[in-house]
Amino acid sequence: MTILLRSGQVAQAAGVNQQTLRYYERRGLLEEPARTNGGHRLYPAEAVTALRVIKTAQRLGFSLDEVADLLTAGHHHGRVVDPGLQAQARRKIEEVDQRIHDLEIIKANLQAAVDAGCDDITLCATTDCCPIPFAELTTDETSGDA
Amino acid sequence: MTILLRSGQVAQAAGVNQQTLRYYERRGLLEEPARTNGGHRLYPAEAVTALRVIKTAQRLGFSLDEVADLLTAGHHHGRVVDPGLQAQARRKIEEVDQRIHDLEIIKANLQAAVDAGCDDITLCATTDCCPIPFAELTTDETSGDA
DNA sequence: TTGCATCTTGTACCCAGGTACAGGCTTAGC
DNA sequence: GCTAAGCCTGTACCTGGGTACAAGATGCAA
Repeated sequence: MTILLRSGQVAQAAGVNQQTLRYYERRGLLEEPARTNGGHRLYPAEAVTALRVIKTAQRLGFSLDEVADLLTAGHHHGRVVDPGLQAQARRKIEEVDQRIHDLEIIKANLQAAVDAGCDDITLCATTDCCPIPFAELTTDETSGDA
Repeated sequence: MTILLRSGQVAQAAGVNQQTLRYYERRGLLEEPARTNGGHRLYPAEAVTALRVIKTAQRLGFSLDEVADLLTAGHHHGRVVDPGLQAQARRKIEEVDQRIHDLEIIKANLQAAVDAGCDDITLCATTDCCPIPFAELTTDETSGDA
C-alpha cells in the first residue's frame, strides 16, 4: 500500500510552488493524480521523484517541452519511438557547446573594449578607435538559453 | 543642415521593426525626435547609429536597462555619475564567465549521462547507476542569459 | 484634388515558466 | 457540528523584448 500525499505536501517535499504542480499537470509533465471524493488531489510518493527529475532536467538546460519528451522517451507509446535520453543529451551538448562558443566571443569583445580603454559606447560607434564590431557580432541571437 | 529621416527609413536603415523604434523611445533608449506639423517623427541620421549601438550592446549581453545606463554613462547628467562602459564591461565579463562556468558543469553532467549509457531519466532517478546529480546541480538558476 | 503610402495612437498579443488572487468547497481535529 | 487550514477552479498577472492590429490622420506626387 502506498501512502498518498496531498498537493501541499508534494509541493513542499519537492520544493516547488503548489501552483506549479497544476501547471505541470496542464503541460502534461505530471500524470493526473487520483482524487478524493471531494476532488482533492492525492499523489503517490513517486510524484516527488518525478518533480525532482523535471527540475534536474531543467537545470541541465532542457525546456519543459523537451522534458516532456524525455519523460515519455523509451516508453514508445503507440508506434513513434522518441529519441531517448542518449540522443537528446547528445543534441543538448551540442547546443551547450554552441552557447559557450558564443559567450566566448562576447567575452573577447568585451575584453577588447576594456583593453582599449573605451568608456563611451556612443563615441566608440562614431570613431574608429574602438575594437567593438558594430556590425554583425556572434550568431543569430536566437541561440536561446541552454 | 542635417537630413531628417522618417521612422520607416530609420527602421529600414537600422534593420529593426518600426514598432521597435517606438518601444525604445518609451524605454528611454532613443531620444524623442522632432515632429512634422502633423505629428510624424523626424529623425536625424544619428538615430541610425544610436540603434546600431543599442543592437551591438544587446549582442554583447546587456539588457535594455543596462544599455540605457551605458548610453547615459559618462555624461553624468545631474550629479550622479553612472559607472561607464569600462566598469560595466568588466562586470559583464564576470557574468559571462560565470555563465560559461555553469554551462561547463551542465555539459559535464550531460556527458556523464551519455558515457554511462543512460537512456531513461526516470529510471536514472530511481536507481544508483546514473551519474546525474538529482539534488543540487549548478548555481541559482537565475543566472540569466548573458 | 484625389489617392495611396506612410505614419500616428492605443491596446493587445507573443514566448517561457511560472505566480497570484478571489470565491467557494473539503478535510481534519476537537 | 464547528472551525480553521487546506484545497479546488478559473483567470489574470509577471518578466523581457518586442510584434501585431485597428482606426484614423498625414504626406506627397500626379
